[in-house]
Amino acid sequence: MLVDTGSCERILHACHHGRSENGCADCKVRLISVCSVLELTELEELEALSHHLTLDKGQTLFGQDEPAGAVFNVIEGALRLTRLLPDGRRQVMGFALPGDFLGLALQERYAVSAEALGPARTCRFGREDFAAVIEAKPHLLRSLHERAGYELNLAQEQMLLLGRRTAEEKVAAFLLSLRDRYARTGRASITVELPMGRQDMADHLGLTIETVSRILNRLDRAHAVLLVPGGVRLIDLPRLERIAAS
Amino acid sequence: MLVDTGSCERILHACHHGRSENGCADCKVRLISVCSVLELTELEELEALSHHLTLDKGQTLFGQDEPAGAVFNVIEGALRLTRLLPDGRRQVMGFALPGDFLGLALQERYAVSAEALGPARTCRFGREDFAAVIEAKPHLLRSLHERAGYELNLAQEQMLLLGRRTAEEKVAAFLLSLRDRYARTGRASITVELPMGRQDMADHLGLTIETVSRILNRLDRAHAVLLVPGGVRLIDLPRLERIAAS
DNA sequence: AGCCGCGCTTGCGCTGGATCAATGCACGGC
DNA sequence: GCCGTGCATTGATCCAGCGCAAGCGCGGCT
Repeated sequence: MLVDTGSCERILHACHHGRSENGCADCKVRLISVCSVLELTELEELEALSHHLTLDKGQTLFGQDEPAGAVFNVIEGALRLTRLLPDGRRQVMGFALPGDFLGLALQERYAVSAEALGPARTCRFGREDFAAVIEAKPHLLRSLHERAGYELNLAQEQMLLLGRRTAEEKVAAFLLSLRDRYARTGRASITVELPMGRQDMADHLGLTIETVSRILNRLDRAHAVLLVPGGVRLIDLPRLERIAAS
Repeated sequence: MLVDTGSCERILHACHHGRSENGCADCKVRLISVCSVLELTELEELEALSHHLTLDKGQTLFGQDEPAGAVFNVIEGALRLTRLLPDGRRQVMGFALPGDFLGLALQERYAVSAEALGPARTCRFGREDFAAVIEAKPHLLRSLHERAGYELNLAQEQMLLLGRRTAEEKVAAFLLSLRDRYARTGRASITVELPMGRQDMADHLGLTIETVSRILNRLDRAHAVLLVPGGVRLIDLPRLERIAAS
């Protein structure tokens, strides 16, 4: 990435870290990311430690069991978080969307692999750097811990889904939960984008690709949803909610 | 609870909080609980805020969605952590053993119900009190967050199990993971105590009680395990590990 | 001792979702 | 325009685990 050596420190920073915009202060996901708990001065401090990282579809951000060299804020796009069984069976633990924080457990090694579902942008912090910032700012740790609690909650919801729901309930619950997450990040809509493929959904819900496909099409034929390219339109929300039985 | 008003503050504390022993300093689970990160002075501080709580078999410590009025250290016994679907289907999210901390997400409401599997003892801290202590002691929050990361890891392992493992793999993996947890708390042994019933295991593994029973007995007949009253003896560890395919 | 109740086991037929296989469809490269 | 490639759909068959129901064993109670 070419850098023009300007005199303004702000611009220098931006260039040095490969940013094209003005930095954290007008970051798209600032208010929905962990950074929302930081003051402007703290934000600049953190900005000095950060790099932007762009991923193409299918690229992996980090792999399961790799030493956790960095943590990330997702700015744009969506990532798939997976674990593998030695024989190749795969479980998609979840999908990371803009505003999500990756590596919040701050552990030695990554517990999952993270792969971009499409073009994506993240904000990267070196592990050591970030650990130091946390040491100095208890409220940031507090915020991370809150997020961890939220993640734990999602994980438990998912366990209930995987262990005790039928295929149809799983799919309905998944569509609704995805809608809720989009709503949280501002994009509330009856039309839910599905950046992941059928196989990813299947591996997330503990089903096969065929079952996911059949059920989506069955819901479509029953006019509960409308399948559209790259997403689903949730036509009959009450019915979906009844099916999901949440 | 009756209190005899002694003159010694230490004894007063002990009585006031219903303790029979000398307090946190020689607590059985001190070194394996969150308290292990505290200095002796901090320990006394925390002790002043704590109550011991004894539970009988089947008693519930707290219920799902109740306002989270307190957090707990498990001292002795085992608890079952469950979530319910409106129609009564149940998922056992996990089992709490001595040294475990309940309520570590510090959220407004409990995400699960906690019920004693047998006689149990816990150490209770009021939510407000505990929040205040955390505010003053970042390293305690740090420790909680580490635990949350560990829990998240367990939850993901469980998702993989629920979504992608066969019944036999589930049971084998469960027995091994239980053995590992006991080993962590000192009680390493080839004989694994099973304080929970078959239905609890089934609801933890996403199976029916019949399937759990059948598989345990099949493993017994195959001399991979030996069923004993109240537990299992793991005879052929390598085989179990091969089955669990972890 | 005898009865009861509860948790566990076991047999048997059934079914939801897996598996296997074929086909359809959109998009990019040449 | 044509082919290749990667996903998604659809049909046909299979089987792991479920659901039901009967039987068993043990501890507690009278």
